[in-house]
Amino acid sequence: MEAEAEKLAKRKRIRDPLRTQQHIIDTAVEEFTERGFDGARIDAIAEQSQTNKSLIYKYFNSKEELYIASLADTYEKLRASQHEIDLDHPNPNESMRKLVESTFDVFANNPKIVRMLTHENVQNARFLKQAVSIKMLYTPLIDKLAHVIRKGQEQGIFRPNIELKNLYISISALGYFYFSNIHTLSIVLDEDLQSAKLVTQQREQAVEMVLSFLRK
Amino acid sequence: MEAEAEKLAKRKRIRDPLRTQQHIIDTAVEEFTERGFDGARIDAIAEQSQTNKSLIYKYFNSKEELYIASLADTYEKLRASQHEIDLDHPNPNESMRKLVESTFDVFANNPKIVRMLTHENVQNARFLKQAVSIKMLYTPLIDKLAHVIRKGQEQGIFRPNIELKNLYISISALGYFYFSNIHTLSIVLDEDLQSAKLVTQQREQAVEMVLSFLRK
Amino acid sequence: MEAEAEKLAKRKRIRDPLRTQQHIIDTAVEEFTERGFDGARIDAIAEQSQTNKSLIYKYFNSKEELYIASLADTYEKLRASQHEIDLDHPNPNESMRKLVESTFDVFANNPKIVRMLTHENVQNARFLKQAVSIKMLYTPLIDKLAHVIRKGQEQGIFRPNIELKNLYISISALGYFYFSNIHTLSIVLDEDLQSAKLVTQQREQAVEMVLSFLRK
Amino acid sequence: MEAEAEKLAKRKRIRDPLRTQQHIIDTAVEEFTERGFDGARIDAIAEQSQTNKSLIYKYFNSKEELYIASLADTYEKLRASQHEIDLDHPNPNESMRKLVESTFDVFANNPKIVRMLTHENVQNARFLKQAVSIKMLYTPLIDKLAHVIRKGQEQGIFRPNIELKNLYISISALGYFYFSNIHTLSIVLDEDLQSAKLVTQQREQAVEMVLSFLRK
DNA sequence: CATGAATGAGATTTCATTCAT
DNA sequence: TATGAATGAAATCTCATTCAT
Repeated sequence: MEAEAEKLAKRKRIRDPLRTQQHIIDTAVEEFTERGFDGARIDAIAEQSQTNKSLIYKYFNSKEELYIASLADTYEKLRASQHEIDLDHPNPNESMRKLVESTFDVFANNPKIVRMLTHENVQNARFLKQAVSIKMLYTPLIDKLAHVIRKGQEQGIFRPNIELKNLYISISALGYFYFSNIHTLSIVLDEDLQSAKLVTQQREQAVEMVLSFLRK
Repeated sequence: MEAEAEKLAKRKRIRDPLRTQQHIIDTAVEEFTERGFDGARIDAIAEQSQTNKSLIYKYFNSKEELYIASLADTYEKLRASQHEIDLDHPNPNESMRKLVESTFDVFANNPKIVRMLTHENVQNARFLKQAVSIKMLYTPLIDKLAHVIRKGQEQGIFRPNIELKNLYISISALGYFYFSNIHTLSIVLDEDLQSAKLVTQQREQAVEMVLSFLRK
Repeated sequence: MEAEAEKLAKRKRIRDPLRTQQHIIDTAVEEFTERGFDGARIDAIAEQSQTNKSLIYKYFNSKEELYIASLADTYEKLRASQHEIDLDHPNPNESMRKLVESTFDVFANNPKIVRMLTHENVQNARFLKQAVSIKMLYTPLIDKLAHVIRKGQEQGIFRPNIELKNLYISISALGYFYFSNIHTLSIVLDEDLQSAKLVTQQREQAVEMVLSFLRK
Repeated sequence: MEAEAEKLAKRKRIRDPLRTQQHIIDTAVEEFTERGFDGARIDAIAEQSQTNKSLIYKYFNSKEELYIASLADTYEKLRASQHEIDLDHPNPNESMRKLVESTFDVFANNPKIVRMLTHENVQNARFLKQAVSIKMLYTPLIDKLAHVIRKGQEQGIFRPNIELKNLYISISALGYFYFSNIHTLSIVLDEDLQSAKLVTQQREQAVEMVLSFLRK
């Protein structure tokens, strides 16, 4: 029965090259996030995507290009989730709270994005550098951040002299690090950081840190 | 001339197994931090350490064990550098500033530690889990943090209800993330994050964030 | 010309995986019988089978599994040749003669079987123990032997109290040993045991020994 | 305490090169019989003989020469044990019984000899051929056999036309094969051939086979 | 378009042998 | 004489990539 259904799923994909390609990318993202570029196996991707190696090479030419495609896909998802963040609140404090929370949540809800970025960093962004189109990298979040900051300063409730880029980094750090380093931290702190309680505490702490820092 | 000098260097190491082993580990740390477990090459380690593969296997049995030895070595260095942090100041604010700065500096000055930890995390700490002795993992920093917090609360200048572990994570995050993600951030923000100016700004911001958060 | 022919031979095998696998096994049997498990070289098997190491590993996973496949193949051949032994003669003496001769001939005509079994024994049957399916080990010969003995005893021409398994061993011994130890014996006895004359003498002696032993 | 004793044993050997050499050979025989030439490890021999590899190479030059020395040692033991066989009985039947039993017992009691010979055979006696001095190979047993046969024929109780060398082979076969193939036979016959009962039965059967064959 | 077989370069690991003290 | 460190060649095994149908 299962096999039947699987076959059908496959049948559907057949003769739909774009669908097949996306399916390969999805599987590749899985493999690359889990094992990194060097650890990933084309064999595994072929098997798990229920296609075959030849097809992968037909569509993507090399492991490297497949990786880049996977990376681009991941980045696009990150950008998309940042786009969704909606900050239309008259109170800059509230907007900022929302912004920090949303940023935190992006990382909380998309472990694959976190891992993929981490892999990139650990390789000195060698693929990102060469390949992903620059517009793909533009992050809408920083504009939103700038907007909120300005509003807060205009209303006199945020301090002056705020380094935008540094603030952006710090806000990201408070969320990203928690999830990127969750495994070693869990061991070192002898505590399960996946627990809802700790995640919530971290999220709230991040918000309070940022807000108290901004307060005039 | 070069060759002569090199030979001498080798001669010196010869027949001093402990030195040789440490030298292999040092080289291995280099290779593993640079390329990760899967990307690292035993061949490269042999060549760069001026030994040979057989010797490496004699001392470490497998690539995995060599990795674990390198990881342990790195952790030890992290612990040692955290040990050195000295916080004897009557003013908890000053102590805390020092603590945040020191933490930041550890990551700023030891890119290898950052990379090694990142590699571990991206592999779900699979080596850390199985191998590094538990006492090696104990981090003295958290005790120091607890001490300063308590003092600040006793003096009535720090807020109550501080989650120690979360605070520890946030302090680490503000330093670690900057350096672990320096490559992607530099591209995305179109700014060289290695520049002294930005590093200093980030450091100061981290301090202010923590202090403003703690302030009653 | 040669090269041309070789290419053709290869062409024929190409894209016929079962044929390829069997060809690899045949070559492996050759190598393993000639040099034993430890002495055999995967490289040699690849070259002589006109395939390559990767393919061998794809099909057999490890040297050990390839060895086991070779062993199983050999055992199957032994069983098959014992199956062919046909004993339908009214006179048990004649049947027994035929049985001893056939057993002798199996070893005389299949040096590879002898060597493969010898290798197994010298390794304490470590591979046989773990791997070859039990039905593969069942030897039809012993049933045939039991049948002839019973008939001989019923006709009153064979002695009672015959230990079946021991007799089976002795009959095997008289043939197997001659061929398994032919090299050292030839040196020690300073005589070429491969010569037809000596082989025939040994064969006849084996028959007479068994028959005289059985005679009432 | 143990360690103490061991050290003493070693101390004793020190400065007694011949003793050390013999000790190495004993250990080597152990290793070579257990694993064959290719399977044996110089490392293992060094460790188990409580010497070191350099010393082994000093005394024996190469793995091959060490193997040959081990082989010679084994052959010498075989010859010695055959020398001890004492056949001074007026009744040739009794002498022959004794001879068969003794031959059987040599193999029963010296598994190492059996294995070493087997290894040699499986390698086409490559070492025996080139190396062991010819006088070492002379086997006194065949002379004794000739002597008994002649006596039996003179007394008219043994048949004429006995092929001496073939008989020698058959007598050896009935003992050797049982032990050389004990592992595969035990599996195939589903019976523990090491058991005293089966060994005794085999021994007696061998005697009866030979005697009934010789009987006029 | 799709598939599974086949390949070669290169990775990890092993081991007999030599060197230095 | 004795020892343990060091070495290089070669073995097993892996994997991205290409070929044939």
